[in-house]
Amino acid sequence: MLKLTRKVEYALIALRHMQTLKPRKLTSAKEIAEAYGLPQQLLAKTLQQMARDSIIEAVQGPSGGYRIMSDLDKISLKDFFEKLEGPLGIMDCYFDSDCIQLGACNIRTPIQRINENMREMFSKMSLREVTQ
Amino acid sequence: MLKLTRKVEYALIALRHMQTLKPRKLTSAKEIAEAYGLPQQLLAKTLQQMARDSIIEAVQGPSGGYRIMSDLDKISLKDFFEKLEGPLGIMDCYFDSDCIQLGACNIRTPIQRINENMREMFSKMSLREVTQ
DNA sequence: TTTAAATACGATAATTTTAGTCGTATTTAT
DNA sequence: ATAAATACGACTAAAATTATCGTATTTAAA
Ligand code: FES
Ligand code: FES
Repeated sequence: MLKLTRKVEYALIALRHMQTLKPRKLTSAKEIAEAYGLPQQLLAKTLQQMARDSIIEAVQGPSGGYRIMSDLDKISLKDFFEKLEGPLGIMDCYFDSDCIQLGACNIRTPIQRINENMREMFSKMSLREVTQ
Repeated sequence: MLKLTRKVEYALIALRHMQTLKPRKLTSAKEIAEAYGLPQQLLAKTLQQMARDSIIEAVQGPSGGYRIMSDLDKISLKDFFEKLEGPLGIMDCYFDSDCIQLGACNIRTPIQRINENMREMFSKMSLREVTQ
């Protein structure tokens, strides 16, 4: 309950690792996976996704790899989480989508209040705060 | 990711329902389950757990049921969540328990920082705020 | 120009967690 | 006595998460 996924965890580990390297130095999925004992393929996918989201940059070919691309100060944890895992909320109560009830859910409003608080909290934290 | 469990959801629905009743009026698991279309047995377990935790009171025998027992203003959402689901945190980083790494996890400190923020946030919200 | 090391990514398998059910015991008002 | 409720451990089912596989593409370097 209220747990992060591995994907996000691996992403954070990778970013934090990249920040220890000198700027524009590349590192590969293999390097990171071996250094921290992570499943390489899964980590690779996560890196690829971050590359699609322009958080990091990918360079192909041998001696290729990844490097940090954007300013981590400018990315909130909320945006980061949402890029990797979709909309952030304790529960999916947009429309009546996920809710068990058909129409009148008695906890909808309070749930949304909690959601707002969460989003606000993670909006206030930057990715750099976490990775530095 | 960062989702509530059904157990907690059912608990909130039940509490909110009880608050609409007049004080000390009993309501049964069956009543609530039918009113909101929830699985009765699972709801019952949740109610039983809340009873063990003294959030609500159980009365046995026919015409028995449950009623709110404690002052919901005095229970934080953090305590509520933790009673139902155990320690609250985006990730289990007490000791090295859950972490993939043996010793040196590079995101441990930042994760704990996030955990603290979450706990603080849910400490500031009372159960009544949600159920009223 | 061949090779090898890397990214890219869809499909699928394995695992874990969550959700729900079953069976049975106990309590107690009627 | 009966029936309606709570109580609870064991089990099953379903869903979500995590991990792997297979294959294609890119490109530096031999
Ligand atoms: S509408 Fe979100 S829990 Fe019911
Ligand atoms: S110690 Fe918590 S993620 Fe590593």
